[in-house]
Amino acid sequence: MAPVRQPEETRMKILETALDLFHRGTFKGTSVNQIVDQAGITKGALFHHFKGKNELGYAVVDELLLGHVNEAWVEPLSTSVDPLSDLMAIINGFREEMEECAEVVECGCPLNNLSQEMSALDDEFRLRLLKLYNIWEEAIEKALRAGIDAGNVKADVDPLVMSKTLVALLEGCIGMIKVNRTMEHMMIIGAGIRTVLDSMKP
Amino acid sequence: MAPVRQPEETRMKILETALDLFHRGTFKGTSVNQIVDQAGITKGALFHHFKGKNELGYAVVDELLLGHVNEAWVEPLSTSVDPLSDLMAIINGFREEMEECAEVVECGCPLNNLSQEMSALDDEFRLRLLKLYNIWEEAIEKALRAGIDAGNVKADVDPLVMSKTLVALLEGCIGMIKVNRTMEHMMIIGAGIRTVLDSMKP
DNA sequence: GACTACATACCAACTGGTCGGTTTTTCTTT
DNA sequence: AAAGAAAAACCGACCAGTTGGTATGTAGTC
Repeated sequence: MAPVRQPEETRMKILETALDLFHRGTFKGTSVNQIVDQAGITKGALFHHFKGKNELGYAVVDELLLGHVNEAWVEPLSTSVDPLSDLMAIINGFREEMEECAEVVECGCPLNNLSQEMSALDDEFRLRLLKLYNIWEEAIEKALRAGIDAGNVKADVDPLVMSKTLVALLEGCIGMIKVNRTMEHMMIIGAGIRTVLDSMKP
Repeated sequence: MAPVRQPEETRMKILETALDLFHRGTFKGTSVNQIVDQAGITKGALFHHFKGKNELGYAVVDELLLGHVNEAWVEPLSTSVDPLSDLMAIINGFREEMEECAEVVECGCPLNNLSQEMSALDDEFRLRLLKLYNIWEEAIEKALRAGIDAGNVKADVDPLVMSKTLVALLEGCIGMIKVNRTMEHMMIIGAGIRTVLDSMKP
């Protein structure tokens, strides 16, 4: 028989609920009461697992968002030698996800949302979020280098510059889609990303 | 002798204070008490000039932010026939501004901040902000068309696609600078923007 | 018996917003 | 031009509801 109390599952449920609410709304705009209600637990449980609301936010970044970055970008690119095609494939995957589920369209990228909201207000948040961006950028940078070596990317492309530029472009695009909320706009933005990637082809 | 009461100036002071606080922090994270204190007025005055906090936010968008977009982008580009150079000049102007004043570096773009925070939560905000983005994009689109006609931009560039892509890229870059907060990162991002603009040269 | 994992009642501080009152400005009437 | 009425501009105490967080108690686990 399973034990009545499963602290690890409780903790994970709190984290996931928090991410969901931070994603749909904002960190500051989400109350701990909301998190507690939606997670079906109590305030005692939340403050037992996390020192405070900020610490909960840090854990969401360090654990959940890091996992998403690794899953969506680092792993798929880790063995890439044709990064321009592989990046486009990942982006097309997101587009298909968006076509099915309105949440990503309406709520944008949780990493970007948290960054834009919190980096000016809390340095602990900023540095943790920056770490994730560096991991994301380095995955692209490494793939671009491999692409150059394999002759699939123009030799004069600067992998450091373009990895950071591509991340900025992607976050910007997701943000614009969030404001526009139309399929048409998504297709236009997709064409723009493709144009930028194509400009790096040999 | 000047009259004791100057309702238009009071109203403008409220708007400017609100924008400053929304820019440094967030809309939801800024209380009307803060606005009232910093503006040196009272709650009565604020709620006399604006129906509520949301209406104040709408007015900030419709009046102040629209002015900034026109001043920084629409007017400088209105007569451009060499948009790639003129865009780079505007962006370099921002960079110089950033080197002097840390506020833009740390707080990002007020239009982007408000958009990312509020578009998922309030459709009135979203549509007003979207209007500003359309004005910004159309200014770039028109300049790109003029650039193609003048032979300063490659003929196969799609002005609609690239205007939206450039706006997304710029907002993404400002967002990344906000998270990084280093001069070094700013230079790298600047090089990336230049690369994208250069790829449109004939 | 000790410790972890919760539950619940509670708290001071703050939230956006209201309301009655006062002062200043403007409009109307003579 | 003077007087009076109406409206606009502003003040500040007050409100109900919510905020993040705590203190105390209790039940399950090792």
